[in-house]
Amino acid sequence: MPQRETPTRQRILDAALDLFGARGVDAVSLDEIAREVGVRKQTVLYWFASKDELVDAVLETVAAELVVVIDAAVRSASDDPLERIDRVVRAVFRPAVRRPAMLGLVREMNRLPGPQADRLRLNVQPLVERCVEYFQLEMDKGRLRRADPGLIAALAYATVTGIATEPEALRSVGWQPTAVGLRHLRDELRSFLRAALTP
Amino acid sequence: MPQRETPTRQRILDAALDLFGARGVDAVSLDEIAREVGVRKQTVLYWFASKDELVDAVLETVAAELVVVIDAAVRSASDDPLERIDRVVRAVFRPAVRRPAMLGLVREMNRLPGPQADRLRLNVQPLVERCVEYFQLEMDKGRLRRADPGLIAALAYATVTGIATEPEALRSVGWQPTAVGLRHLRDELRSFLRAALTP
DNA sequence: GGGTATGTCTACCAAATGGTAGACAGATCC
DNA sequence: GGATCTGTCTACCATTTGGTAGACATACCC
Repeated sequence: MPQRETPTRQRILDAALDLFGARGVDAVSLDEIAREVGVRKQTVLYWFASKDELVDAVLETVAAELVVVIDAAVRSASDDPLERIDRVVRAVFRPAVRRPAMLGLVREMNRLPGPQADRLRLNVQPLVERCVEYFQLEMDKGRLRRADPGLIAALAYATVTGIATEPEALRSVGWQPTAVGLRHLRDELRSFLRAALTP
Repeated sequence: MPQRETPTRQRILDAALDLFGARGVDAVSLDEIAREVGVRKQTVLYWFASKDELVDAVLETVAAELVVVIDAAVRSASDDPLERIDRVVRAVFRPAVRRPAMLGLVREMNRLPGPQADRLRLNVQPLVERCVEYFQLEMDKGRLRRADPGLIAALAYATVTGIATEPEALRSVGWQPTAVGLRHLRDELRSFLRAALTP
């Protein structure tokens, strides 16, 4: 068969990412992914030995992108700790805004059993640890309100992923998952964090 | 057959709640639920006409319990607005602390398509609206820091659903999704809110 | 041009799953 | 005591799904 513009493997990965994110790994069959790509199921199984392997590959992609984007923000130099926190928050939102399915996949990663859940954890862990160390450092310097830095990180993480993964649920409060709505919420989170962490 | 101590229907509902919460609605079969209860699949289908109906019944239970508990806290009389917020936060966490599967079910409610997702939204919406009105009132009185009350509610909501959605991910910071872990996180959230909302 | 590798397809399959039909035992009503 | 109702069971079915075997065509290597 003639090679189409995008290699088949990549197109399968793309379609799987969107479908898995939208409706969950369990609810999407290989047949459906194949149909989306315009190919037969067996072709999917040619590129990925099993569904598990395809799922793994998709989650790997997601974890990698998240880590790259957030890592860049964490490393960004700024003297003001609140400014740095703000940048990380922005970074966390970015992949989700660009590709809505990302949200669903993060949720899936936490729902799936065993090694697939570990994937995100193992990738994100070093980042979170670095954040915690940084919080501790700034608290010691008296530039952030003293608190349990691990719990602060957990809270911030939960808040951001909550916004990211449940944008529909937030409609309850009249919030709209648009770019403008996202900016408002992000800014509110910023001043919230500012009020909460200012010594 | 002799009636056992707990009516079969209730025992099915119980087992389904725990299993659905732990591993997701799609990944749990009727056979597995039946096995857990010590009964045949057909008995499950006798009490619930279809799997969908069982899922609905479970989600209904969850939504109802959440609403009852939170509603009681929202209505609770206390003059200090921060104290009232405290109580609501405790109330939101209570079902999850008592029954860890609740977290997973909140996640499922946001993941499932159509009417099943709406169930949570429709039940929770009036509560959130009441909270928003209350925030506005207290801000007008100058007893809470002035902010967009809708966004504050959205933030708090996102935080809680984030915890619900990502309890495993929070292990990254050494946090455990146990009753003790939930209590710690809840207390941190309370002092967080206190710092952020004190005028 | 012949042989090999690559990529996609058709044709199946075994297992699991949601669901149906109907038998059967015990309790209840008359 | 017989009829009926209730709750559970055995037996079965249709469909879906992940996965295998192997044909076939095109591209590439020599």
